[in-house]
This record gives sequence, C-alpha cells and structure tokens, in this order.
Amino acid sequence: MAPSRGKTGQTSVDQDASVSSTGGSRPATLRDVAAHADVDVSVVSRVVNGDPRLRVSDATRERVERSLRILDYRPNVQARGLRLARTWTIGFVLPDLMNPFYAPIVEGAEQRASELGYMVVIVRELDRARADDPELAFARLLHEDRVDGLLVASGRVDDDVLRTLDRGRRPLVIVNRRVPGVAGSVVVDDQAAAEVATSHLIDLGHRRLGHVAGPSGIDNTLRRHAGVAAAAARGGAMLVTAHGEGWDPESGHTAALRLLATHDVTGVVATNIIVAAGVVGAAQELGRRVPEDLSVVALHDFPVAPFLRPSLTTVVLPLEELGRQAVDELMWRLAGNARREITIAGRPRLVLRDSAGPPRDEGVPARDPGARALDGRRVRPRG
Amino acid sequence: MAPSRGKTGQTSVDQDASVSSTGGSRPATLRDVAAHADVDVSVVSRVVNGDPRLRVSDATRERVERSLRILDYRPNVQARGLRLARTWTIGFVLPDLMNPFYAPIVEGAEQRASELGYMVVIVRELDRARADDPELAFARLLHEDRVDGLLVASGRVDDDVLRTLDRGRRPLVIVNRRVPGVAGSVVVDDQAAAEVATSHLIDLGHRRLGHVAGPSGIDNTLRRHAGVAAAAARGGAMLVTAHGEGWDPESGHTAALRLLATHDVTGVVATNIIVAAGVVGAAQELGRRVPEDLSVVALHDFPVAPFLRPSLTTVVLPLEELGRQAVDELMWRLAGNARREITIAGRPRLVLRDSAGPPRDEGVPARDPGARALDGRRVRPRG
DNA sequence: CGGGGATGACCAAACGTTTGACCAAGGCTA
DNA sequence: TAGCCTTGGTCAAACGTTTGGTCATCCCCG
Repeated sequence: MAPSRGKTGQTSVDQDASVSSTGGSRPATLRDVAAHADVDVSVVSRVVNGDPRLRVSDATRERVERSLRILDYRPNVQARGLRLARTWTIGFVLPDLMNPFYAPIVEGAEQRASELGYMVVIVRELDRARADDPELAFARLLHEDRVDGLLVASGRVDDDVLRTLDRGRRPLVIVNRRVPGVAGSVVVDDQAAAEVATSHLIDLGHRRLGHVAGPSGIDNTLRRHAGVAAAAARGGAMLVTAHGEGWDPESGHTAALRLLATHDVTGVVATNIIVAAGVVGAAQELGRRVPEDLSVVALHDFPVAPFLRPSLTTVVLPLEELGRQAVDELMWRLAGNARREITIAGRPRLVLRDSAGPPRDEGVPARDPGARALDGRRVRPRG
Repeated sequence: MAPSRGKTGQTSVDQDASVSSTGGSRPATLRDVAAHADVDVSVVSRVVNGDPRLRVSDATRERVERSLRILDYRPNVQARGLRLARTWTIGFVLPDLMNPFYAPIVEGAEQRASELGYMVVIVRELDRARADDPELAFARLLHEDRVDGLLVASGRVDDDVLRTLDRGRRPLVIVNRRVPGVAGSVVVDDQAAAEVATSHLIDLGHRRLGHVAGPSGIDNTLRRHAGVAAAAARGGAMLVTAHGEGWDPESGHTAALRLLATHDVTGVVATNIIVAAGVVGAAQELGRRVPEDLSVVALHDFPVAPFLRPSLTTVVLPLEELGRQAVDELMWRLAGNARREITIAGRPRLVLRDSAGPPRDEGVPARDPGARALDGRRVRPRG
C-alpha cells in the first residue's frame, strides 16, 4: 500500500471504498482520490485526462490509477462542465414524437451520441415557434447553457427562428431540411427516393401519376416533388400533385380525395407511409381497389408497412443513419469547423409489396414481372 | 438611473445589454447583474430565488429586478447544479424508440417535465441489462450525477438491476411494470383494459377465446392475462393463451399461427396493436377472414389502427397520462417522499372498428350491443 | 563548487451559484 | 447615554473540476 508521503504527513489508508457504482454513498471526487493516493488533486485530474504535459513518476502514476479504480472515480459532469463551459448534452428538437418518422432519427442520434459520451435531450416544439417568443423551449435550453448544441428536426420552426439561433454561440444542425444559405444541415436524399418510387410506377406502365405531397413550400416537400417530377418527365408521364396540410393520415385522406375526384390517375406516390394509409382509405371509399385500380407507392418504410392491407410498397430511407450523421455533424461544428450541407449517401431502396402493380386497362406491361417476390416482401435493390 | 453606491465607488452604467436571448454574446451572470445594479451578488441571488429571509429596501429590490430584466439574466444550470447537487434533468430508459408504444409515454413525460423546468434525456437500453455490467448506460448517468432520477420504461431490464438501482441515491420510478416489493411504479390499468376487450368479445357472443400475449412471466403480460381470464371466466368462455417472444408483429404472427392451428377459437384479444397486425396476417394466411371468421380486439390504440385492413377495434389506454404521472411521481420522490405504487385512474375506452363482430355460426346473440362500451360512451371513429 | 536543466509535484485561481455569518448605521428603550 | 434590536446589506466559503504557475530537489557539466 502507498506509503505516507508529502509534507502533510497524512497517512493514506485503503479504506473500504469498493462501493458499487450504483450504491448509496456519495461518489468519489477528485479530492477523495487525491487523498487516497496521497497526491494533489491536480495530479489526479491530469492523469484522468491524460494531460501530455504531466510529468509524474511511474510509481505515482500507478498509485493514482489504482486509487481511481478502487474508488471507482467518475468525473462530475456538472463541475467539469462549469469549468469548461460544456455540457456533453445535445438537444433534439422535434414537433411530435408520435409521428413514427422521427423515431428512427432520434434512435440513431441517441446511439451515436452515447457512443461519444453525449446525452440527448428531447425538446418537443409546438408550431408556435415564432422568432421572438421568449419562451421557446429550445432557446431557453441554449440560454441556460444546458446543451452544447441543437439538432432541429422540426419542419415547422420558422426559418427566421433558425436564422437567429444559428447566429448564437452554439452550433445548430438542421435535420432533413435546408434553410437557404443559413445553417448546417444533414438530409437524406429525398429527391432520389422520390425518383425511385416514381420510376417504379413508370416501369409498371403507369403514365398518369398523382403525387400526394406534404404541405407546400416546405423544403422537404419541394425536394420530393422535384424527384417525382423529374422521374415523371423522364418517363413521359403526366403528373398532378395534391398537397396535404400535414403528414398525418387525415391530410393524406383529404388530399387524395381531392386528387382522385378531379384527375384520372392510375398511380400515386405518397409522401410517406402514414399519408399513404390515408390515400388507400380514400381510394377504397371511392370504390377503387388498390392495387388493381390504383397503385400506391410510399416514401419511408416503417415496421407497420407490411401489415397494412394491402401491404405497402415503399422506398426505404436511411433515417437512423440520418440521426447518426446529424450528431457527427454537430460534433464537427463543436470542434470549431464551418457549416456544411450534407446529404446522406447510399441509394434509396425499393421494397416491393402489394400496393403497386401494373395499370389495369392500358399501357405497357411491367418490364419484368418475374422480379416480383411471391410473398411480396422480398427486398429488391433499386432496378 | 442607479446612483453610485458602496465603497467600491464604481459607477454603474446602463450598458447596452439588451442582447437577444439567442444572440452571440456571453450570457449575463449573477456578477454582471450585481455590478449593473451595484449590489452584492448574494443580493441578486436571493432576489432571483425569492429568498424570504432577504431584507432589502424596495428601491434596491427594484434596481436589481430592473437589471435582471435589462441583462436578461438566466441562472446557469450547471453552476447552480454543482452547488445544489441537482441537475433538473431526468432520464427516461427505454429499450427502443421504434416501438410506438413508448412514443406517447415519452411525449407525456416530456410535456410534464418541461412544465416543471426539467429536461428529459432518453436512454436506450439494450436487453443486455445485467446487474453488474459497469457500462450500463443509465447507471453511468446516475454515477456521473447527470440526472436527478430515472424513469424506467423498459420491460427487459432485470429485476436485479432495478433492485440495485433502487437502493442508490437517486429515485427510480418504474413505468408500466411492477417489481415486487421494490421500487415505486406507475402503471396503467392493463387488467381493466384486458377485461374491457374480452367482455366486448363475449358481449358479441364469442365463447371460445384466444389471447395472444406478450412474453410470459413479464409483469405486464400477467396483468393483462389476469384481465382476460377474469372476463372470460365471468362470461363462461373458454380461453387459450399463446405467448409471443416479443411485442413485434412477427411475434404476434408466430404465436397466432400456433394458436389458430391447434385451437378452434372465434375471437382473439391481442396484447397490443402491433401484435394484432401479426394476428390478422396469420388468420388470413390460414384462410380465415377477419372479422367474419375471427374477431380481433387489440389493447392500445395507435394512430395507425384505423388504417389497418380491417381497421382494428381497440381499447385505448392513457399512455400520455402515464408519462405525465410518472414524472409527477418522480418529483414526489425527489421531494423526499416514500415510494408509491400508482395505477392511473380512468376507465379504458373501447374504440369500435371493423375487426370484431359476432361469431359466424354459433353462440348466443350479442346481449345488448348498446351496452358494450363499459364507460357508457360509444366511440365510433372513422373506418 | 556553482549554475542550469530536468524531474516531480504542489498551489491557487477560476467557472457561476448558494447561503450561513457577519457588520455598520440608525433608532428605540431603559 | 449605554445597550440592544432592526434594517439593509456585504463577505466568504463551498460545490468539483481544470490548468497556468511556482517550487524544491536532484543530477550533470564545466
């Protein structure tokens, strides 16, 4: 055991300190460890942090490391944060957790963050996100120095709010949205996904297409619409778009009714799977069977897709990866680097199920009907 | 403007301090405010916190409050937390965010927490939650003093882990699960919900019932099974139970195949809506139409229920309220009070949709179709 | 033997709060 | 007029870290 050293003359004793890390006693502080190893707290601190400028004898270092283990020392994050003005916490701003779209993003973000020793706090932000509202939850988090940075995954927060926030001391990364010339962002390739979905319908022989989109004007909606329009044009197909008021089933239902009542389309690209459920419902109310009378392809694949009737043909987007990379981008910014606009690489994947087939009475036959998996669930990479 | 006072003789000046709360400058500290109001920081602190023992002239108090407003002072949470050994942060432990079951609970918890000035950090905990794993994410959070307490909503964490955690310094509230004689918990009335679902089938005339349950042995599963069994016995119905391995669609699918292959039931209570989707799929694979040949009632209502085909008859459980009350219970514990076991009040509500009807070829007619909503409210949403 | 580096460690300030102790000045009472 | 209380504050320590300085000792070299 360590001999008594130093002018304090205090003899350190191996006290019974093997407290369970979940036990009831006070966690060991730097000072406890220093006393145990009979050195100054600064030595312990530098050992813990691997300070390269620390000059210390091997014997002392080992003594310190042993004490650290025995006392099961863990740095107090608040004290460290106070000193360093950091929190190792990031905020994830979203409008609503019920929307399954956000779950995988949050999940991916949490995974990556915890790998890096960060916590993720969720901040639900209502649509009342006006620029000068002093009670904006996330602005408060920033102002109280409770987070090191923010991931904003809400499509509803005003551009102005984001611009203001982006001028602040803390980095901001916008998730799956671009705010022109303002903030760093990470997005999935919505446009490519939309093209894949649309091309699939065209490959099946559809030439009169509908797009049930999200609220108009939203960046997100624009990117997807661009993809649908591009693929439709390339395929020589007619396209009519109906915007819903949101991304919920009712919005899809309403928009689809409007679309189907006025236009004779045979295939629809729905902006997401939830909206697609509303589209299918609307079609059936109008007496059109899916996929016999109307084909539907949805963007995003959620676990529920196979269990809808008919099961939905979808395009998978890498949402977990989106969350992970959003965190990485925030770290990049925290390290002092400049804003970037990142698009997640990787081709969107088409998942064939039952909601899309060849049009009934017209058009070319599907190019390769044999590729359809019998169970309708086999995944075929983009053709 | 405030005159120069005190022996420092320092004249305070109304500097241009109206920084936007999201602006780029350093947030004002207590010291800044003190200098601005020309008083000691302790006065400012006591004013901010409404210390009743503070004796101060009205003039001074107003001067301080004015400075607080001008400088837009917000306490630094880390410093305050360091001093008071609190974080105003609670951890929410869950296995997986993709399961829509958790979304409303987290959402409710976040709402309530933010009302109370608390942040919610999500902690995903894999099933590897063994008692002595030093790298348990939530144990680390506790040990580093990053949270004031924990809400555990994972059904998979070992009882032993919870028992150990529960002996620690920080309060622990188990969400929707009871760990015998150990920790405080908040649960919804699963048993009552199961009874409502089962009674509905019996009222429709079913006498041979199946229960597709969650993994056996889990408290949750037991409570629901108790409800199903009680109602079945009361109605003189036969009951056979099949346990899935999880709460995902595949588990429901597998368990339902097993159940339907070996027993001739006419109605099934599924432990949740996701599992129910698997049950419906299994039935259809076996050539049994829902609801004509098999009625299905699911516990929990998620927004997707109306859009499944057939749309699912469900029993609504107050999951958001569960989240809110879990936070309240944690606050109760943080205030130093003893553990409690709380069951959320309020009758589970039956939502009638298309997946359950009278049995085809047998049995008594429904007793009184109008009486089936136990709470007297007949709910019939779209679909 | 004196000077100059290394070596190995300690000291102390600072981060922003909270809070028990203390104190000067003035007024009241005995 | 001495003593005491009240009013209106100030002082300073403490929470647990981090980190730029300082410092005593020892060794080596000229």
